[in-house]
Amino acid sequence: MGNNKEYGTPFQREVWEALRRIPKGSITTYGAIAKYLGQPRAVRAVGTAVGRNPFAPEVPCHRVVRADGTIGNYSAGNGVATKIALLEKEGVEISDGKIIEFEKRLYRFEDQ
DNA sequence: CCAATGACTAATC
DNA sequence: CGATTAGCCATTG
Repeated sequence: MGNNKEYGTPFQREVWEALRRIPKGSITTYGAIAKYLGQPRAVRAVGTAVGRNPFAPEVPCHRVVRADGTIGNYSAGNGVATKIALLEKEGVEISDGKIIEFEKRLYRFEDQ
């Protein structure tokens, strides 16, 4: 029977689609996603949408960190601890709650 | 429709 | 570095 449940609002789906583009071992920021979607000021809205990603960690919302290189939050699994564990598992080094070589790890969506 | 709510950010102290 | 403030925006009740 064809009642596929569709998740989220159109905006949320765009955000989750953006997440899927982030390669393993790379990270991005909430602001970068907002900019990629053409709404650079919708940073908070992006944060909320990412936080409601129902496909974690299949859809890598754990690869989104704060603009200053700190981890930020996470609601799936055991919270931030899980986020850190997933990132380290993908080769992203973290020290004192911050991404090591943050800018080098940053993924740029469309050569922004 | 209005008010409140965030996995944010930048500036200021 | 921590605390506070203000700005911003989609989403929710």
